[in-house]
Amino acid sequence: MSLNMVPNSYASTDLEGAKGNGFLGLMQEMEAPAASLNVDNISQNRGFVGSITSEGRLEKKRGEKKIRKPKYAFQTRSQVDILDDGYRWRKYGQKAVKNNKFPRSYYRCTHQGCNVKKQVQRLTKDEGIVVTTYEGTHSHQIEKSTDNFEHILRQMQIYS
DNA sequence: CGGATTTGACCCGCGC
DNA sequence: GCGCGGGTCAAATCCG
Repeated sequence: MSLNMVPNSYASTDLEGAKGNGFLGLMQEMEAPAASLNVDNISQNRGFVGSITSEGRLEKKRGEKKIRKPKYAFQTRSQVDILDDGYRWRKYGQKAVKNNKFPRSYYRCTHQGCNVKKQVQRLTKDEGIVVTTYEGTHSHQIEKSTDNFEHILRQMQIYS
């Protein structure tokens, strides 16, 4: 915790006073608890309604790798939650927070091996403020429109 | 048709 | 011990 100018709690309504900076970026180093959530591998356990499939039970990945999981919180002034940073995100959930009137959106980077999570939350007081929290680090290049050519080609083939 | 998105259900950790 | 909150995944649906 070297620079901690802003607490992880954005409860401070003063954060809106970005002094006209347009967007405020604060880096926060947060190492995940050793005995808490682990995002190293997708070993999330899932519950079954009744039928139990012959699947390996949940196995909490633990003690395998103590790599710290960097968490970066970015505050951006936007009207839409769809902040495209150049990566492909797949929405995987939406939950409402108590302190916030608006639901929080959970996104995940679509990539094999790249487990980067991103969550977007809007402030009830200021809908113009969007808090984007990034979790993890990308290990691949940004695939923007130019890279989609391959994708387009593939679709074209199908039409053929 | 494929991919992405939506909603509901489920699970885990912690608090009381 | 039970309840609540938060977080995630799965299946179904919609869009291109």
